[in-house]
Amino acid sequence: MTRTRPARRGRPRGTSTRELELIALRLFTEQGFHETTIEQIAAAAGVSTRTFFRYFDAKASVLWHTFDNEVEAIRSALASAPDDLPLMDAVRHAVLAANHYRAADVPELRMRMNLVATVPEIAASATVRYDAWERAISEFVGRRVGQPPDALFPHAVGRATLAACRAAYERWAARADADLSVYLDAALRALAGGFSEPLPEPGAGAERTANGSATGTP
Amino acid sequence: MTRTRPARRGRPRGTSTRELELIALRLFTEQGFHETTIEQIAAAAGVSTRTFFRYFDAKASVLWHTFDNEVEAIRSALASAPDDLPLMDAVRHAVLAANHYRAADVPELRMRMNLVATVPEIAASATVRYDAWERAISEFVGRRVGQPPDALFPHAVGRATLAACRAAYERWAARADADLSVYLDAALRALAGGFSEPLPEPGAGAERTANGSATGTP
DNA sequence: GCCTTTTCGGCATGCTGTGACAAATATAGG
DNA sequence: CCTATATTTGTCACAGCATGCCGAAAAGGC
Repeated sequence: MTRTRPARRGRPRGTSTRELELIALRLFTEQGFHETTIEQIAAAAGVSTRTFFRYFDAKASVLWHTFDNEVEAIRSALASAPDDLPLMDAVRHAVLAANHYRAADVPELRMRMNLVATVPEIAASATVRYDAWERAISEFVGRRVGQPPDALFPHAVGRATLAACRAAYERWAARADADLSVYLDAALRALAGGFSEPLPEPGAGAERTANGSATGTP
Repeated sequence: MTRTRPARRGRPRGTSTRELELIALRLFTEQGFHETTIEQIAAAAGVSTRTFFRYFDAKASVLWHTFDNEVEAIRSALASAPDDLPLMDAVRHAVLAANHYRAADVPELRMRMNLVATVPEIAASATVRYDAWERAISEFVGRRVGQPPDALFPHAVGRATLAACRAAYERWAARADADLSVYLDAALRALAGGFSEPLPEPGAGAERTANGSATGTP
């Protein structure tokens, strides 16, 4: 972290990953992903296209800047899970703890999710990030059951957990009539129950939370 | 299907999707995905690069020609599932029924899986195909529980089922010491059990099947 | 003022993917 | 045989993405 040292040595940066991220998010939403060129994003930030690729390795990568934080949050939540807590309960608690968003961040989160759900190329770019997410789960499960993280059981748990969460994310993004936490909790409980009994759709009888803010359970 | 009418009207095709698929699979394996240009694939098939894009819409799409068949197989297997069969049992049976490969096809299947597991760009291109696979499950689950396919529960089941199968695919491709069916069955049973009890790694005590052929349960 | 460090811009380049249009090659029919 | 029609192919042009290379710009340290 060089955050605490604003007095560096050389030429100062012309922009930041965050600024490029916001500009790209706005342009993608306004005029579409394919219709937005990197030249436009760079020009809006006041830099050249060559500089854009010094901040991100690909066009779609500009949207995944925030995602890594969530993976780290899950990792640390799992590391401090008590040993007597059942496996899938620990996973569910960790995921929920890592998905507490402040209400002010929700609109941006929704814009990002809409793009992921809408543009196939962006959805494709997600696979690499998802691997890291799944691996955080798999490594925890591997430690618990005494198997390598890439053995069948830990691997399957990691993949399936993310799968359930993605279903919750997308359903929440499409409806936005309840907290994100409610959807995540429901999907993960259904998963832990082996999908043996059908789940009633959340938000049907629940109280409506304004604009789908996801500030966690009250 | 114009398969039964070899006497069409205009200029005959210079190649076929199948031929391009095999050439691409060989070149990708021999010299890598990024190191192989579309010009090379097209030249090996005796056509121009422009023609390649008349057969496939993208470079990575050339590997997913076979995949659609599996989706259709799952669909039909689910359509004929008896109503009294428990939900996840029906899903598991359908997936297993759709994954009976002839021993002669296994090497090609393994080459493809290795590429998917190795090259990020190919893995990314899978997302669109996976959506169709998941949807086949979600629509069946939706019919069963009386919800739309994109409701939370059917959606989560579809996603999670594919996730478990992908873990089984990859673990099988990495080890190849047992039938693919064994891995799929184990992963899907663990999923249906809510991952409540850790699964012993398949193939450890099982008899070895020659070259990991996947001809189904004997 | 000069040196070092860091970032930026410009240029050239290769590959992917698409649109437009003419040429090639088959059948159908007079 | 010759013409009309249908279908596929090849060529060309072009935009965009992504990368390597190199010199220039802009800061601090001495």
